[in-house]
Amino acid sequence: MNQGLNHPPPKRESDAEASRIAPRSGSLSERARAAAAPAAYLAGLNHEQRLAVETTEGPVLVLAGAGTGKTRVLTTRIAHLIATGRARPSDILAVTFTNKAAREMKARVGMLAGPAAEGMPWLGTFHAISTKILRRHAELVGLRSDFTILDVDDQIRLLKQVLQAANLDEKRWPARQLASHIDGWKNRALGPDQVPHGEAAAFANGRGAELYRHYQERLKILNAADFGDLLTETIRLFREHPDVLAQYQQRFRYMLVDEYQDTNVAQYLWLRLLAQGREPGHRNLACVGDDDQSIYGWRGAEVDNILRFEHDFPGAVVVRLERNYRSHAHILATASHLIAHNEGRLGKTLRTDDEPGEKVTITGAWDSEEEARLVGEEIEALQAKGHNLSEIAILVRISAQMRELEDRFVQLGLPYRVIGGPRFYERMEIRDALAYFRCVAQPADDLAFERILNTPKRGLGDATVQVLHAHARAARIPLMEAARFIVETEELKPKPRGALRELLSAFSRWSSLIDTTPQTELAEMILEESGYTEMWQKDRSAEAAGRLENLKELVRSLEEFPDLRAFLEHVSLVMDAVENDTEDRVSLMTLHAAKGLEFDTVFLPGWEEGLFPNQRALDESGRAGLEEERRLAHVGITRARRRAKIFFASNRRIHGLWNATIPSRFIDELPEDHVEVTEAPAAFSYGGYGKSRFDEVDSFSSSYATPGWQRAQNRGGFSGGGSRGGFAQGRGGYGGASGSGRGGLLIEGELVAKSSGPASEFAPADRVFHIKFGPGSVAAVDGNKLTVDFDKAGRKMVLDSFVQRQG
DNA sequence: CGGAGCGGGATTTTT
DNA sequence: TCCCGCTCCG
Repeated sequence: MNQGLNHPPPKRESDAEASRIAPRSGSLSERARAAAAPAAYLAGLNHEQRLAVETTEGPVLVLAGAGTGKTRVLTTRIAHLIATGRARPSDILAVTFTNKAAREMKARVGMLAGPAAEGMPWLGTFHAISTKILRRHAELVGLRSDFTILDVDDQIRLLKQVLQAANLDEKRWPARQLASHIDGWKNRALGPDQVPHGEAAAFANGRGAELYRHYQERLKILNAADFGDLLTETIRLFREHPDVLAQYQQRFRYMLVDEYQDTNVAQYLWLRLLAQGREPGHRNLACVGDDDQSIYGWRGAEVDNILRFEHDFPGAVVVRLERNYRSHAHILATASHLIAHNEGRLGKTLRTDDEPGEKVTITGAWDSEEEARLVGEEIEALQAKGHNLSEIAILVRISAQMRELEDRFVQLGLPYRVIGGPRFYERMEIRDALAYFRCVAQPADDLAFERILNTPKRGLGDATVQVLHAHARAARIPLMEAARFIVETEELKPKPRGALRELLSAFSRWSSLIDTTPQTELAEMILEESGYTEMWQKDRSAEAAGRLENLKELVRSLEEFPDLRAFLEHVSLVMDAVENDTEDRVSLMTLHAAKGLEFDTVFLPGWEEGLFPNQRALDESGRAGLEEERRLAHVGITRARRRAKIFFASNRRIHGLWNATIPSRFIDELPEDHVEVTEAPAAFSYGGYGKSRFDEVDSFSSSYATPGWQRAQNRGGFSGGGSRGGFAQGRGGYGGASGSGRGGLLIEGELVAKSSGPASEFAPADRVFHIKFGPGSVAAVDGNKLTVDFDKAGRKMVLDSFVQRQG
């Protein structure tokens, strides 16, 4: 044992093949020295982390709970492989999901292993690595090595053309929907011929697979690949060309995968193909992930991949990282207790030696406006105590929740920043500018050409596009080339012909400069001469100034690249821009966007049934959907280091209508010992009859996923047994107004109204009166929630305190 | 060809 | 309620 603790037997040394293909980076003496000195990079790792780092041979699954040092393990593992001479940087395949993660990993490996790790050539996203491989062997999958990568916009436009060619009504069969089907199929590595019959039938009367095929054909003609293709075409390459596959199998002696719980079927196959090159016991594949943080099922991630790891890779060592270094004990206990309600999980118990800290707070607000007000007040209070705003985050379930919070922050003059949302390269003006650059660098890029043909307006509308398309298709040439022919004919009216001729000569001019002019200069010239900059200068809308600013930023960012082509390659894969905002502001983002981040204080508003867990997730995916929502809640709580603050409102505006809401079932799943229900100060400044007080629950009235609720729905009658309770409004609220005397449930600041609590005073068939919906009869009772068939308004779910007994 | 007006839809989002 | 995308008309 030359490597110290838990080092596995050096099987590799006896692996003749591996030795042959793997010259070591250091001499024997260097390796021996590295082995003898207790490596500095291992210092400070706990036992499990060290095991995860040092189990280099064979398949390893590292289950890394939130805040347990996952990235540290991953980067240290790479450093360890290099420092011990097991692998050169170029022998290691390290895959991440996002460019951000790849960047961070590169930086951290560099810090640990020094220049030896410089330029890990195979550290990157699935997509970036796939692109690199595909460009080398493009011709084997029917592409040229300079194929373009389509962004979502391009994809949609292309699909619209496919739908039009198929004579389908775009209203009835939207391109977006087809795109999501195709993405789904590609996520599962299904080609047009492998689409299950039933699924193909779901679109355009069974023409789904056919359209998918046409789309793929169009892509090949355009010499283009969409994001899904980057993976599926690589898989096809590997399957159809075993020699190519073998080459990569030999190259990647060690493989690491980050966020394994987020892999989809295609990514799984991709990995498995590469891992299979070795003897089963020597598949050096280390996957790091957390099944409890799998929140991307809706876009194809298969939690199953991680749940099945030991089955897929027999002999796998599973290491659990359960020691949390992030959160105070109350927070951790709360998150753990909540996530324990999930059944589909491998099971981990996070622990910490940290102090208990503050309990997780739960605060009920009257409505979403008040909720926003309370959040704002608490933030101001923290600020007054000297907390940095940048250590505070507000995590919401859906973006629509942000608006009210933002409104409030603006009123308070509280600096905030929204994380996520449209990214830099997704902005219209950036895409337009990039389309110009693409046309200059790749004159055959039809989609780019079409995008800017009439932007800014130059009188080249639909009619012109049709003519160009017809010629291009007939002659099997790119649009720009077709355009060059057409301007020499009488095909177009004089005006558009002149405009087109002018545009073409501009492109010729720019293209001729591409190798001689500095790229920033060329870019500025293009934007200037095309009239694009002028278009925004003339625009008097509020955003115009920002757009011009973005264009400047774009030109500036060009400086970091050797030329325009290199820049375009970067941009097509890296759709994010590095943020360098250092101002002290609170962060506002969705729970999804928060994964991987941490803050001292985390606000979690909107914990209401229907919103969170989100009704749509429940409707679409049933129990699996509920569990994913619960994981989302778990992710939210575990973002907090010192304070987690949960809020719910009793009334929320949805699509402009006020809806009465009930607290999220997740609130009832929190451990009472670690949470505290706080009173909403000044919660009832509304007095009297708030505008939102008497309102319906109708948008949430579709079936809940809990068995009890479904039973109730089916039977139309129901008593007790439900899993959800609720919180009373602090202060007894409107008890007096309701007249139904539910005082027993309205205990100040207490966890009340569990379904096992006092039975409702109402029973099915009772006649009731609702101030808004009028008279109706009770159909079902669940604790303090009634399902009422209103004579005029139909079936609604309401809280019993909103109705009065009649007759 | 381009602006105004209308209807439908409205989680989560990376590459 | 609000936003986007398409249709209709000038």
